[in-house]
Amino acid sequence: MADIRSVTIEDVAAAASVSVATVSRALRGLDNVAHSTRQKVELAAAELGYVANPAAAKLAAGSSKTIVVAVSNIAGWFSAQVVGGVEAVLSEAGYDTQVMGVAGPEARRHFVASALQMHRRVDGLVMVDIRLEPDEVDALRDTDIRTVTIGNSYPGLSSVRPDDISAARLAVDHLLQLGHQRIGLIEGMPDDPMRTEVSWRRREGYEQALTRAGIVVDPDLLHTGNFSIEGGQDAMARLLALPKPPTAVFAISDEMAMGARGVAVEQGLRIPEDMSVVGFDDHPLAQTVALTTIRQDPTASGAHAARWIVEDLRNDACNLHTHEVDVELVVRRTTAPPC
Amino acid sequence: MADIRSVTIEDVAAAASVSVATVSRALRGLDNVAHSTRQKVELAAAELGYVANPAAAKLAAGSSKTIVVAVSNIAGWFSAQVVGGVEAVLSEAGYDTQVMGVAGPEARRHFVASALQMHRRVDGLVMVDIRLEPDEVDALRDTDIRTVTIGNSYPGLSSVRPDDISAARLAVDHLLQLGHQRIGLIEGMPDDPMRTEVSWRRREGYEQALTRAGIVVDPDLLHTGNFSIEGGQDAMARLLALPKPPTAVFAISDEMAMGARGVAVEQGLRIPEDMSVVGFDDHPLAQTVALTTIRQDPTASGAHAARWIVEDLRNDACNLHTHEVDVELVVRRTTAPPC
DNA sequence: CCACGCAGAGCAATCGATTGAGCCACGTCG
DNA sequence: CGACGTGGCTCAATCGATTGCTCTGCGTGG
Repeated sequence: MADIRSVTIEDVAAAASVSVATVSRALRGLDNVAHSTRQKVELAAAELGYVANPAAAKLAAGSSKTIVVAVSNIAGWFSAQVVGGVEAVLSEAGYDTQVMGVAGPEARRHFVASALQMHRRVDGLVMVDIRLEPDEVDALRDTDIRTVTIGNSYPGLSSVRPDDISAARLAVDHLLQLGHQRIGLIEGMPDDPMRTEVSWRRREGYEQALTRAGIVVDPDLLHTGNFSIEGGQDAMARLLALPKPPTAVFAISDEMAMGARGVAVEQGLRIPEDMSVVGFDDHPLAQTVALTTIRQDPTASGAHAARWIVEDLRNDACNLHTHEVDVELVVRRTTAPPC
Repeated sequence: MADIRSVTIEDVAAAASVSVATVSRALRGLDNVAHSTRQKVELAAAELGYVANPAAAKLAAGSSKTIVVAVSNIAGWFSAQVVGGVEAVLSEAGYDTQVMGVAGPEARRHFVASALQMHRRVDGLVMVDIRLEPDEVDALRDTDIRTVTIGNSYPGLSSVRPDDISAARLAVDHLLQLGHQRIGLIEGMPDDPMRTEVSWRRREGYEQALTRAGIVVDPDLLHTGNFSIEGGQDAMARLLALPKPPTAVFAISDEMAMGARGVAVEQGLRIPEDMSVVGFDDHPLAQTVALTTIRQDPTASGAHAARWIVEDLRNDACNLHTHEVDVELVVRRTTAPPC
C-alpha cells in the first residue's frame, strides 16, 4: 500500500549509466545500439524488474498497442473462442486485448461513432458477428484503424468467415443424400440487426441445395431460432406441430441444433430414426450428443484476424485481407435415412 | 488514412475559450467549475466530438482505468461468463476490461511477477480459476492493485465463489435420497496446478455426504476428468469398466457430466434408469439433455467482483470482501432411483 | 471602508516514455 | 593529411492529459 513508485526508464538509465533514449532503443530492439550497450541495459532492466509504463509508451508513440474485440455477446461460445484466438496472438506480439460488449443496434452505433474518434488510441478492431450499416462501414474504412470483421464481410473491410452458402449446402446435401425430402431449417433471426448476414447466407445455401435437388422450398419448414438454445427449442416445437413435420432439420448453429434435438427427444422421437438433426459449428458439447454438424474453428479465425492486424501494423500497411475459413462436415449419429 | 490528428483537449479549450485545465475539470465533473463554464465546455466538446486520449489521461492521473481479467482458459464457458459479467459492470463505470490468458504454472508465475510491477498501470485484477502459491498471494496483497479471485479464495484476497463443499453435498444428497449407494465421482485434476481447490472442495462435499449417510468412500469410484469433456468421457468409461459400476455419477462440472452422459448412452445404458448423472454449473446446454445439475451464475460472480473493484477504487479503499455465491439444485431428468 | 475569504479560472510542472536532430570519435578514401 | 561518412549516443522536444499552486475579482464581516 505504500507508494511504491514503480521502476521507470530513468532508473534503468541510471543503473546502466546511459541515457533514457538509449534504454528505450535498446529495450525495443532498435538497431542503432551497440551490442555491449544493449546487454548492459538489458541486465539493468532485468535486475530492476523494469516494465515500461504502457500509458506513457502509448502516449509517446502515438500508437496504443491495444486492439479491441467488439462482440455482440461476449459470453457466447463463438465469441469466446474468437477472443481466445485473438488474445493468444496479440499477447505474443505484445499487444493488449481489450474486449467490448456491443449489444444491440444503439450500442453498436455508439460504438462505431466512438471508434472513429479512436484514431491513435486503438490500433485495431476485430468485430465479431456485428452487422454494420453501410455508412458505418465507410466511416470505419476511412480511419486508419485496422479493422477486420468476423462472420460478416463488407466491401473495403478485411474479413474472415466461412463460405456459409456452400457450408450450408454441405449440410443439406448430406441430408438429401440420406434420402430426406422434407428438411426443416432453423435459421437465425431474419430481422436481428446484429447477425443477419450469417443467417441469410446459410439459408441461401439451404435453398440452393434443395433447388438443385429439385425440391421446392416449403416456407412452412423455415423457422427462426435467434441463435439461441431456447430459439432452437421453440423452432423445433413449431416444426413438430406441423401437419406434416419434416424428417430432418438443419439448424445453423449447434446451440439451436441441440435445443431442437432436446425437444424432439422429449416428444418421444427417436434420433436419428424419426428425426435427423444437423448443426453448425462443432461446439465441443455437440460431440456428447453425437450431433452431426459442420465444423469450423473460431479460435483460428480470431488468430487469423489478429495476425493480419499485427502484420499490417508492423509494416505500416493497411491491406485488405479476406480469408475463407475451412469447414467440414462431421457425420455423427444424429443423421440417418428417414424411415 | 490521412493523418487526422484527433481532437485534443486543447482544441476544446480553444473552442470554449477557456484554459485546458478548466476543460479537464469541467469534463470530469469536478466541482470548482462554474455552471455556465461547464456548459460551454461540454457544448464545445460535443461539437468537436472530443474523446479524451486514454493513454494521456492514464499517464497524467497515474491510474490506469483498466482492470485485467486473468483466466486460465479464456475460451471456456465459465471464464467467458465471468468476463461478460466483469465487462458489463466496468464499461458502465468507465473502466477498460483487458483479458489475459494465463495458461499453466509458468505463465502464472510470470504473470504474477509482472503484476507486481503493474503498480499504477493496472488498477484491478480479477483472477478466474487460477491457483496461486502462498508467496504469490502475499505479493499480490502487498500491492495496491485491487485483486479478487473467483473460484478460489486465499487469505487476504477478496474472493467470490460458492460454498463448494455444501454445493457438492447437495448434489450427492439428491442421489442418496433417490436410493443410490454406489455413486461415482468425476473430479477435476488432483494435480492440476491451476484449479485444484475447486476440485478438492467438491470432493470433500461428496465424501461428507456419503459419510453422513454411513457409506464408506470407495476409491475405485473416484476418477479424474480434468474439467474437460474428454476427461468426463474417459472417467465414465473407466467407471463403467468396473466389475461393479456405480448406479449414479456426480461430475463436478457440466462439461464432464455431459461427456460422461454421452459415453453411458453410447454403451447402451438408459439414462436415468440405468445410470443417474448430476453435473455442476448449469451450463445452458445442460438443459438440452435434461441434465440434473447444481446451478451457479458465473456472470453474476464476475459482476460482483467488478463492482467491488470499482467501489474500492472510487473510495480509495482496499477492503477485503468475500462473497459466497448461491447455488441451487436443478433436478431434471438424468436422475432417478436406481433399478 | 478595508481586509480577508473564497469561488473560479489560468499557469506550468509533471507523468514516463518516444524520436528526430545533433554531436563525437573513429575510420576510410582521395 | 584533411574532408567526409557513419555508427553510437545524448539532448531535448513532444505526446495529451492531470493537478497543485497562483492569481483575480467579488462579496462580507469587522
